[in-house]
Amino acid sequence: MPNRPDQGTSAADSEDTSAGGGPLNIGLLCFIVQRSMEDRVLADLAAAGFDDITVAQARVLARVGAKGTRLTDLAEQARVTKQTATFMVDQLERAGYVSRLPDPVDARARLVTFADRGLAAREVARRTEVVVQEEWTRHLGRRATVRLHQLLTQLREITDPYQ
Amino acid sequence: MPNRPDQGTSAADSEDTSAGGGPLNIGLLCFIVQRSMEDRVLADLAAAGFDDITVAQARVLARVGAKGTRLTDLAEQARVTKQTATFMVDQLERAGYVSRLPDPVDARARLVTFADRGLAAREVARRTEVVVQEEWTRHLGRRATVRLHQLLTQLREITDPYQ
DNA sequence: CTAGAATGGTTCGAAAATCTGACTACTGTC
DNA sequence: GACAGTAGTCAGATTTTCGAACCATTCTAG
Repeated sequence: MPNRPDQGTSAADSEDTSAGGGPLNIGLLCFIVQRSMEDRVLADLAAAGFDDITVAQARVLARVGAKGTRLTDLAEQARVTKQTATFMVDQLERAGYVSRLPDPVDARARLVTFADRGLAAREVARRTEVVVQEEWTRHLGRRATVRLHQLLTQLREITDPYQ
Repeated sequence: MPNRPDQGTSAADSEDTSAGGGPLNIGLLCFIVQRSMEDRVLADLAAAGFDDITVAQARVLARVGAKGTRLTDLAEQARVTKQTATFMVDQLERAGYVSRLPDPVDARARLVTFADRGLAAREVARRTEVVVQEEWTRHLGRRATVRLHQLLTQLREITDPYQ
């Protein structure tokens, strides 16, 4: 296993300031948590046969709503440009995860919606999310997890430029 | 301003399941928060004259410790391969942000350390981090912010493969 | 109702980021 | 001192991302 973004085999040598032993800032902590969930979901997807699909694609796919989502909205929520989103949706469409349907209320727009393969993948992803959240709940405790979720949601009010 | 990862101008149309109106999972919430901090720091860096330096570079730079950090450690913490980290450090070095010094205790290794420009940038970044955290604290309240930090730190215990 | 501004999306081309594979140099072990 | 493992780099290819330019449709002000 010579490559792959290394999954920390090394012993934690306690550094200091910037990054290291000290308390990390909330942004950095969120990075760690977010990345962990992402990795888990992606790994389970791959294991379930959805082994095409990259992180970048998944980040867009994860934001497709049940009734379909506009490309612009996908771009905003995934924090990429429309061009990037277009490119990702192209790939996802070619791979059978999503379809582009005309938006009934706006002829300029098209709704990105789940195709069969996308629905199947979403199911796997959801299951993993549940499993992981349960692990986290086991570690933190029920009430603490609820509190964490609530605090993050509250923080979202001022950190999410979209909504 | 025709491009740039769009900063949510649109009205939040309440979607449903997957991504949308419903409560987001903790991973996704963390993404939003993390990304917000990152954007703020990067914007302030650019405003302060550190306008070369990309997100990817910053993610590596942010993990350089005061006493220097090995490339492998940088890679693990930033969750990229050693090759990618090498590439980033190359650029950061060329731009004067870091230096590579021989590791006194291991001749194979080299310590990535802050150069003058890197120290200056770090100062700006830190200041922004403080400002942003204060904003967050104003929004959440002192105790809640402390609690959030504590919960995330606790969650890190099981989500951070490195340490 | 229509001209002009704004919005949703795409195409093109280039730059940036990331990965796999293969390799060198040094460490540590037995 | 051979050998397995670790630190880092080089080379090449692929993927991701962005900026600019553009078309079609919608919205808005007169």
